[in-house]
Amino acid sequence: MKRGTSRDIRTANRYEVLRQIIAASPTSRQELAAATGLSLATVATLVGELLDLRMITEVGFEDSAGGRPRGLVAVNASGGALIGVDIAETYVHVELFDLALNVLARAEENMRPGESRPQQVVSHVATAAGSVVAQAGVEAARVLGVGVSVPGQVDRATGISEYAPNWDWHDVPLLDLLSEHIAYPLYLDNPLRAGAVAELWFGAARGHGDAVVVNLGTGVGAGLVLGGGLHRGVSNSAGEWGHTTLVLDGRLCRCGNHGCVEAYVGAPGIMQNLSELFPHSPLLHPDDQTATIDALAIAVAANEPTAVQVVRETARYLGAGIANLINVLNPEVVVLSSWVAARLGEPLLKEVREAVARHALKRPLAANRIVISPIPTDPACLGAATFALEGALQSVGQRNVRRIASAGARSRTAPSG
Amino acid sequence: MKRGTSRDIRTANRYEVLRQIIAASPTSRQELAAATGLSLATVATLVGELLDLRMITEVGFEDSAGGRPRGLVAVNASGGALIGVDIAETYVHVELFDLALNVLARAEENMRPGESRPQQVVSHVATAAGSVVAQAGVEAARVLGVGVSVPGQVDRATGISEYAPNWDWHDVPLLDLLSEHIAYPLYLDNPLRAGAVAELWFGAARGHGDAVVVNLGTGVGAGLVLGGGLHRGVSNSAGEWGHTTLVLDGRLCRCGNHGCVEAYVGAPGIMQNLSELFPHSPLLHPDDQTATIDALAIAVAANEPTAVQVVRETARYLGAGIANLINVLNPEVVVLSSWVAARLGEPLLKEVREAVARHALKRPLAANRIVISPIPTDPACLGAATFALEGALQSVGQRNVRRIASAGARSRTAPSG
DNA sequence: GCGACTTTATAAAGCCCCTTTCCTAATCCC
DNA sequence: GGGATTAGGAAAGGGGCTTTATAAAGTCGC
Repeated sequence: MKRGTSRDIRTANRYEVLRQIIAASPTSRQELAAATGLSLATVATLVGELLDLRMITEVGFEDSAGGRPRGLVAVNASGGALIGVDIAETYVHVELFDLALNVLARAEENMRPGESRPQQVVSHVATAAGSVVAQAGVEAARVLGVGVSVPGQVDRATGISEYAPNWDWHDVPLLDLLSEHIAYPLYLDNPLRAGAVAELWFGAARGHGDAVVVNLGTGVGAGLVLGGGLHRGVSNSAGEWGHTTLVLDGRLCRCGNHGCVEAYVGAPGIMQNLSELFPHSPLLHPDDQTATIDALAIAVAANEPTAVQVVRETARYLGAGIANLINVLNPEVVVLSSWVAARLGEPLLKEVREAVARHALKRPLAANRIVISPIPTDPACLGAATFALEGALQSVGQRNVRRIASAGARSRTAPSG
Repeated sequence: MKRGTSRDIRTANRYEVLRQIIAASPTSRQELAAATGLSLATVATLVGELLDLRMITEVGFEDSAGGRPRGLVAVNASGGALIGVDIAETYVHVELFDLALNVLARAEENMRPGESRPQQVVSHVATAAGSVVAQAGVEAARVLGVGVSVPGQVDRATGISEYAPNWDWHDVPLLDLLSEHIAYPLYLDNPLRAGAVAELWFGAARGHGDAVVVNLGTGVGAGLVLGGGLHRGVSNSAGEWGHTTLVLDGRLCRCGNHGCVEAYVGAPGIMQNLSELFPHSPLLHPDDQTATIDALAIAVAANEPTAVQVVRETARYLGAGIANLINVLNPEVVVLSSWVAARLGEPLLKEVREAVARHALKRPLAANRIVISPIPTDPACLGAATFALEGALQSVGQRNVRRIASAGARSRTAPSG
């Protein structure tokens, strides 16, 4: 059991203030204090720290109601860059963000089915990372860090990919391999947690103490935000909701079990729902999940009856599974994220809400909202980049970066210079 | 989103130290520091506070390896009393504990099926509470508080029973009603959370950051310990695992849904498992859950084949349900608690472990242990009393109870005396 | 146009934590 | 009886956050 120290409070407050600034840039210290519940003085020192780090800048003044004008601060977008890497079964996405978390450059590497050796994956990542830095034309020194999201079970402390189901990796020292090609600080975790952190900082989970980010892609899982922070579990593998049993002795799942949620609501599961209901449907593109989901999305948006039925059938399972999460965890918000959720969008959401209402208990249901993720880009990339941002902020607390009057940003070193 | 303050750290440390003292009484400051990871100085001040509160006492010395002997402290059992109340569908249990959480007195009131009005329940509680105080012969002033566990959804802040399924209560101001009869400080919550707190302080969850306390009684639920503390959820109704779907479109549950965990592994569910497998079994006592479970427990202990089969069938459902919790939450330990678990004991545990192993993912499974609760008495009473204990400790931090040299315990008031 | 009132921002002081360090107390061993 | 050793307490130090005081920068009114 880890013990909390007063520094953790500072770190949490620093996160909170920066989050708020990114969300509502430009903003004043007053507004920040009101939004965070901190005192003006604390906000002022935190803002001072962030100014020293050149993560934010003063951008002018705002009239007050008959007094000294409020100084405004905003994210210093060009003050640094963050790289987010989303390693998936068939591709590697890399995005380079500025500090406002806008995408400045993007690169994608496709992996052929045979390519499963760690070295191959690492080299794709290195290539793409090099590419985005070059595209955006940022100096290497400005890159604050690289976050990497890799599927499966990850030990973020040691940087080891303990188990990656797609490629049958076991205890691959991924961070070490990556660090041979990439000189920036590296942060490793998995897509569930990346998605959760992305929603926590920039998405629908902002300001909520308890939230669940449901990831609907090829694989299925849930990122858990509990008590205002990410819940990792004792071996950093919490959130494997995709492999919880929903239909005992039900459909075979790729994990080897029967009746898992993923077997019904992951992209392959949805394809199976479709093919069981309408084996000859023109929507069905065997061997192409993306095409099938796309076709389904277009058809359901056009209110095509068979598509509606498939979405409804999917929502029947998904709703029951989400109701399980609501009953157990009692979260304030459930966010549907990842590409399947993004494409099926509102029609899916509507059916899911109805299905959840049939299964969840009244009180937890009443306290909960279900939404589609408002994040437009790849949430795993954004979340991975956010890990890098958190890492950059973390290091502030290490040494005493005290503001010495007008010493500016170099106060980190001895005040001799 | 609530914000943490440095006082919370102090409170958590105070809990931790007292927990440790209760668990390993008598003990030395050295041992406490080692066990809690706190510095000797901090332990010394916390021990000082607890001594001032008369919750612990100095009980002698212990030889050290050739130096000054270690001072020993132990719980001052007679320094106060705590009352735990477990309100259930058919009875009210009240136990009076000393500060070492030994039961000093016990009272039980049975409620007839028709008795469901809040006033009736309250009067049973008041009677029983009066009885235990009289039995134990403790002075009223020594009673530090009364914890009350009531089924259903509870708002512990306002003391309102928002919803109690058995009696169809809606928003009953239970705490107000109780306070008309009971003068001690009152603390209200539900049995799931009471059970979890009991395990966290005195049972199998001690020292674990993430644990799940599975409650197997007539009703079924889970108390969640996450990040070292109780997880309540946004509307204080987390843990309703009994009403998560395990068999979509399965057996009808009393909540109105189909295929809930509770419908298979609660006492009535187990009876149904039995009657479906062996409709004419002599183990079956229709209309008497307790007798049936007792008979089943005796038979399975004697290795009676039909009983074994019923337990195995039950464990098939229970194991899948627990595996769901393990996959989602990745806890260090799962504790099986409440009377059904206590009676079926080891045979159930063995079958459950096998069933869980079939469903849970390798990594979270490997990090997890499943045990039967080591708490011998009614865990809801103990947990409720623990809420009262926490309440008594909480109030320490309110005013500055500074130790002024030899001012003793009265330093709470102005030092004029 | 200048003083008074407002509002914002920073500095200082105070309080709450925990830890480290130093010193005293109490034994054991030689 | 004098070290060596271990325990316990007091003081100092380093973080944090908040409240209070002060300086800075406008607006408003006479």
